[in-house]
Amino acid sequence: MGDWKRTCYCAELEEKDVGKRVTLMGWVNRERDHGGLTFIDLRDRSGIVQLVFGPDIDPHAHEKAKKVRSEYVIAVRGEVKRRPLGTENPALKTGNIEIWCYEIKVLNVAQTPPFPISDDEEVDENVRLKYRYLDLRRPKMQRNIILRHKAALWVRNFLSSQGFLEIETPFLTKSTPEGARDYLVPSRVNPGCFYALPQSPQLFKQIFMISGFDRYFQIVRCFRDEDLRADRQPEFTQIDMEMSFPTEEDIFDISERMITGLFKELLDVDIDRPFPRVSYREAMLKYGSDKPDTRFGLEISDITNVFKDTKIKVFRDVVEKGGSIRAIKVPQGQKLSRKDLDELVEVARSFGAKGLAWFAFTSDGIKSPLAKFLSEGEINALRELLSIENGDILLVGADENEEVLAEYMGRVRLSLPARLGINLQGYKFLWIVDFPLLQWNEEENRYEAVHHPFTSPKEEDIPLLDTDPLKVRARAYDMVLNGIELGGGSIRIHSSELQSKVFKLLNIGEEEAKEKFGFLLEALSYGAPPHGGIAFGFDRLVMLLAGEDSIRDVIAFPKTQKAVCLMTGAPSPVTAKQLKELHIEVKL
RNA sequence: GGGGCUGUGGUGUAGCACGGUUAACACACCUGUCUGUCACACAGGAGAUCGCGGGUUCAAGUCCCGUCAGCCCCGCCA
Repeated sequence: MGDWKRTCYCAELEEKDVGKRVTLMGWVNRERDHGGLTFIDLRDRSGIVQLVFGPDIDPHAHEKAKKVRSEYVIAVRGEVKRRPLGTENPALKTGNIEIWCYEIKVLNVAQTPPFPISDDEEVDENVRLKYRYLDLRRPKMQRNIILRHKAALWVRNFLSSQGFLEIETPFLTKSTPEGARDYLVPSRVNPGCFYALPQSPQLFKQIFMISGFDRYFQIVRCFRDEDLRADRQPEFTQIDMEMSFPTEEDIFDISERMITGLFKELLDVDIDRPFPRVSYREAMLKYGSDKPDTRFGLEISDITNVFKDTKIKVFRDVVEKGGSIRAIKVPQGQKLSRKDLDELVEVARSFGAKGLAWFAFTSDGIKSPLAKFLSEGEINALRELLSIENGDILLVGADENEEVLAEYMGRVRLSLPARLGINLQGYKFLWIVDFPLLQWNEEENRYEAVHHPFTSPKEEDIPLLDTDPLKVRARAYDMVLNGIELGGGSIRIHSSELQSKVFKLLNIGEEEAKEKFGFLLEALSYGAPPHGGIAFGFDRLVMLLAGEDSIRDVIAFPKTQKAVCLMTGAPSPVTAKQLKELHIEVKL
């Protein structure tokens, strides 16, 4: 660069800078050579500004500019000029000005990139990820990554202003039972022993509370060796928080202020608070999901009572076995074609339904394969219960298994907006509360924690731990946005006796508990304050802020579905020497 | 572990259901002309054996089997 020094970013320049002499550095976004006059769009992270070269400005610089190609890195010296009348470009932030360049230096040449550096064309993700450094030059990715930075910065400032301290926790830590599969790291100095990368800093943050730091947070990487999805990859970032002496309300309050503040700051969107709260039970009934998308209605209703004495055999069987019948009323159901209805049945089937009935209410009566079995009384009862009008279609599921029924009705519900042409927009937040503490794991024949083993039961439900553990409700909560789980947390157990009891219920034996969590149990016995917290999926949060459908678009170097980094080629085999040092033998 | 979609010059696609000369189009790229363009324009040019392997056939981008990769989903994700 010699003694050249950049004076500003390209898109910072505006009309008031006209007359200034500037030195700019950046990438050639595009070159337009008109023979007697050459234009270059110079790009840096701020945006684009037009450079002008010509024989009347500087013939030598003009000759050099003609030889420049896309993505060359150049430096120019020139004067900011008002564009001649009629040649302004309103599509550019800097469209009223241009730089008349009298000097140009090529700082580096570039191969022709494998895909255009622009947002115009959808490039195969394969190629994008292999050349991620070029992909990240695209304006959209620059915006997303900068947005991510701003979000992290805002969160840090906010939480710090609320008295939270950011404290780091180890990445090389202890493998714990329960939860996701761990990523393991072999220990060279302790042959045969392994660290685990943290699935979350859960235990450390609880220990910070015991240590008296009162309020902790961390924007921290977490690792879970499970299969990937559009909103899930094996290493991801959490906004992890914990506080001492909180009630649920304190956690809701701080979380809502953080999230709404973030949306205001970054998107200038106002979100009402407090967020609605829905119990897990109600969510499963009305939406068939513990992370409901409430941007549209089409709620699920229980209509079991209508069919107490029905002639429809499949319904009667279900009712007799103590099961339920539930329905989604689709107003203006004629938008659903026969093909749609067939596909909805398939959706239900793929999630465990034996079938899905439908009743079309029309002015000529009921249209349905089951129409002739429906009694007048049942029809009237349905009309009244669900305020049905002619034109509505009722989608009806019946199952003796409540969970299966909820699940497939929820899946059917989620597939409806696309079929009905309902446009999903806006930001619908809610809290899901009153989760059960435990669920039964059929395969392992034991209870397991719905949230995690450190979650406190509701005080009034503690006696149920001995009599009916599945009825125990947890002091746990999830924040949901548009059908995506944004974050979750709980008030923790702070008594070592209660913690031991829960471990026992989870079939974690005394020995194992001591070996795996002994330090926690011991710590809890040294004056642990009541404490609780929450953690937010930062990648998902930024994804939603950016309006993207995949967290890969807000992570600089994401992994593919096979957990591979296409740019570096990780993971890859290592040398025999490395393995030997780690006392590891590989068998394939 | 399972289901689905995709794979054709550098990029994005067409062609494939119905097998048949030199695989088409746009953009990008290269050369040239051009003093107000900004998706510059115009003229010319180079570039793909169709993800990979096998099979059927006189003949395969097209049909069949397998395989690899990417994506979406189920399982899994305290």
